Amino acid sequence: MAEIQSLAKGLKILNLLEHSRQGMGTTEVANQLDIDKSSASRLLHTLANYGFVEQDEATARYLLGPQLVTLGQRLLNRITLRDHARPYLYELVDKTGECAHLAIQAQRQALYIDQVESTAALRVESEIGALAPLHCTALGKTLLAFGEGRIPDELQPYTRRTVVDRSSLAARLGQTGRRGYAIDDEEYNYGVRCVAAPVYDHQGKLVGAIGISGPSGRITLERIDEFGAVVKDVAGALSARLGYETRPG
Amino acid sequence: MAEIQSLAKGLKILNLLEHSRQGMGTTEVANQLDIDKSSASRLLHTLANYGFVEQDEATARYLLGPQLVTLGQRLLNRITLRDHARPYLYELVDKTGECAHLAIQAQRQALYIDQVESTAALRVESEIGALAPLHCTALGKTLLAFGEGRIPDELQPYTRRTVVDRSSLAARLGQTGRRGYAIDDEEYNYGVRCVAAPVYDHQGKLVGAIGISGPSGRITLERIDEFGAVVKDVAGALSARLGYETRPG
DNA sequence: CAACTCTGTTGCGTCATGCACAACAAAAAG
DNA sequence: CTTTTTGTTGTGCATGACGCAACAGAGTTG
Repeated sequence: MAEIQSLAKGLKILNLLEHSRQGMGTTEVANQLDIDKSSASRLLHTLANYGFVEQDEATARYLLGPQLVTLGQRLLNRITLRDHARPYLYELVDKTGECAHLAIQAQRQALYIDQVESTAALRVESEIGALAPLHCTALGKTLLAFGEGRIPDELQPYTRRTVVDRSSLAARLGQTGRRGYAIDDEEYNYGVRCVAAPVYDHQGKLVGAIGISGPSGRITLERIDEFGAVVKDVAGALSARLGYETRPG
Repeated sequence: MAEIQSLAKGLKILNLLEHSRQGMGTTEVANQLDIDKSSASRLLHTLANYGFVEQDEATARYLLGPQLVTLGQRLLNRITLRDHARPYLYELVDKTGECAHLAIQAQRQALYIDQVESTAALRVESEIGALAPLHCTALGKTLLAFGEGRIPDELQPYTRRTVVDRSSLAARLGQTGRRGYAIDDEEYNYGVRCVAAPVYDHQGKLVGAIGISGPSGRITLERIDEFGAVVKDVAGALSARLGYETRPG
């Protein structure tokens, strides 16, 4: 694949400046990319002409420019969670072999807005557009534990394992928050365990949850932390994709 | 100033894609920039290799890429002013009922770096990351009147009220300086009035401006001084928070 | 199902242009 | 002051980006 090298160099400069807090000078950029000072100078000027880099007035060092904020923000405003989550749902299916789901909070319930089915014969399917209770599903608990919503007033039991005591549930949610992912241990459907983790947007706001569902025979209690780690990782990658940064600053 | 043309073309493509919601194809880009299809193809591939553009899987059209979000967000996170200003923006919304904005100067324009929306049905929303002219917005005029920047060479009119005469503008800026806050009386958008005041850091340097925007029906000329006083107070409180000390006398 | 259109990629010869080297200017360090 | 470092500008040369054209796919149409 033919690459326009001058353009590539300019883009490399931008990537270089990403990790430089106090900016870089012409010579420094040239050394890092192993190009001549003169080239670095001209590339930087071009980038500056279009606002992609900016010179600190005091130090004359180059920093990332406002145009990047403009373009990045423009993109963020356009994306829909669903479109971006899809490849990550596939990733979850690939890594776990179980069905993956994406949900957002709506109407004090969890709204399933996408799913990717696994190829296993025995599998757990949900319907896109379905509403599920917040207090006894992994996706719902994720939305509760990491979001702003309060625990619902009525905690309807679905199985014998459904937690219907508000303080018990609160304790579990606290645990969920510390752990970074939520577990549904046959609390909604017998024989089905689920694991889910939160998805954040660029403002650090909880926008949804993704997770997997599978038969208890495959999602065993021994392996559930393993699945949890995978889900948490993938959810983290999706959040990063949406512009969320783990460490602000 | 010598410009690396291949790089410039790549950056122009990014700017082109900013305003294309559903993406653009290779041929379309080539026509817009008046370059050959083959060049456009190679440039787009280079941009894609570095994540600055991305192909929609369904339509195969090019969109802005996630790298722009990463870089833009990185830049925003570095601006600590933003973190400090947020509660004061809320305070402005509480006290005035209008949307509040924070802007800094970048590239001889005002860069909106944060906003807090009011709950009013009729409200003025800006986009974070948007660039606005200095000469006809309240935030921009604040940056001009209290900062070191000169009046831009070209004063483009946006409405019939936009002040395009340099000496008139200079006179208004002087008035703004004495008053302590800037006013945009439908000079950028019809039906919208804005009020803004300067924010200083611990060294007494102008670091940004905060203000409110609302429909002329609510921000009336009779009440505008009242709003101005509020904005000035809140901006002063924020400056104090940043270590700025009002000099006695 | 071919004929046609429109699109995007690739090969290639040519010429523009980006490159390295150098000289220069200007600031910082000694 | 000299010395060192940094950034910009001039220039010949060779690289590499360009435009043309051919090709390959995907849709569309009769």
